Amino acid sequence: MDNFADTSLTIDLNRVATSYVNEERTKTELAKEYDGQSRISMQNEQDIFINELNKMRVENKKLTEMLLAVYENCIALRRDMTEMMQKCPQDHHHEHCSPSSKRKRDDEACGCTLINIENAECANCQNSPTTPKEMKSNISKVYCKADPSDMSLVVKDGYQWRKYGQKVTRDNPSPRAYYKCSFAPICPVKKKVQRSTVDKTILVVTYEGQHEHNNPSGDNKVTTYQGHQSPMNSKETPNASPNIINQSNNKQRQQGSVEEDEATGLQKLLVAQMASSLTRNPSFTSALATAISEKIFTHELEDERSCEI
DNA sequence: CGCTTTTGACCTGCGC
DNA sequence: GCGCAGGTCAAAAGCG
Ligand SMILES: [Zn+2]
Repeated sequence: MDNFADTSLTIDLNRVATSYVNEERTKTELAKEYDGQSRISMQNEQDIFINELNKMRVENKKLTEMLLAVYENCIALRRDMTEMMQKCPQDHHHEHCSPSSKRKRDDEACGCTLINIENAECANCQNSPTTPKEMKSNISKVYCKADPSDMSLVVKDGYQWRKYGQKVTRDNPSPRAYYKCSFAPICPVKKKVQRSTVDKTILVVTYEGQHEHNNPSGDNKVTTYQGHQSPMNSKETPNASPNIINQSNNKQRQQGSVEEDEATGLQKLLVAQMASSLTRNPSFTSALATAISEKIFTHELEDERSCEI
C-alpha cells in the first residue's frame, strides 16, 4: 500500500535541464578550443539550445505540477481506502447475531464490499438458521446506477416483486419503497429501494433474506443497464441494474451509520471511476509516458557522463 | 376478474 | 409513558 507514497514518480526534471546546460557548455568550450573561427556560429547554436532549454523547463515545470497533483490525489484516495479497510474488520464483531436492538440493525450494513450480487451475507453469520425473524441477519446492500431522468424506484434483479409500502424517511427526501417477493409467503425475501442522498441517480437497494426458489427470469446476475421503462410493469422490468457495489450486511454498526455505508459505497465507486478515467485519459497517459522517458533519458545522460569520466 | 400499486392508518421499537 | 420514526397492513383504485 505504501508504495503509493513512493515519491520516485516525482522526477527531478530540473536536473534534466541542468545536465543539458552543462553538457552544452562543455561542448561550447570544446568548440572554442578547437576552432576559434567558428565561434560566432557556435554562439548562435548555443542561443537556439538555450531557447529550447527554456521551453523544456517550462514544460517540465508543468509536468511536475501535474505529477504533483496526481500524487496528491493518489495520497488522498489511498487515505480514504485505508480508512475503509480499517472500518471493515471492526464491523465484524457481530453482536447483531444476538436478538436485541432490532430496528437499528435492520438498516445498518457492515462495510465489507462484495462483487457478486447474490448471497451477500456475512460469512460469520452463515450458520444462523433462516427462520423468518433471523432472515433479517441475511441482508445485503446494493447500489444501482439508475437513469437520472427516471424517478421510479424500479430495480432490475430478475425477480418479481410486489410493492407493499412507501415511506418518506427523515434522513432522505426521496421516498423509500418496500417490496416483497411475489412468491411470498413461500419466499419471505424483502427489499427496500431508496435513492441515495449523495447522488440521486444511484438507487440504494437493501435485500433481506434469500430467495427459496429459482429466479423466474433467470437473470438475477449482473445485467447491463437497459434504460427507461414503464413503472407499472408488473413483471419488474428494470430501470436499473445492480451492477456496482454490494455491501453484505451483518448489521451492527454504530447508530447513524446508514449514510456512512452509503458514502463508503460511493467512495469506492468514485475510486474505481477515477482510476478508470485516469487510465483512459490520453493527457494523463502521455504526461506519464513523457515523465518516464525523461527519467530514462536522465539515466542515460548520467551513464554517459560516468563513462566520460 | 385477478393482480399490483397507492396511500393513509396502524403497529412496534427506541430514546428521552 | 410519550413522541418519533421506520416498517407493515389493508382498503381502494388502476390496469390488462
Ligand atoms: Zn423470492
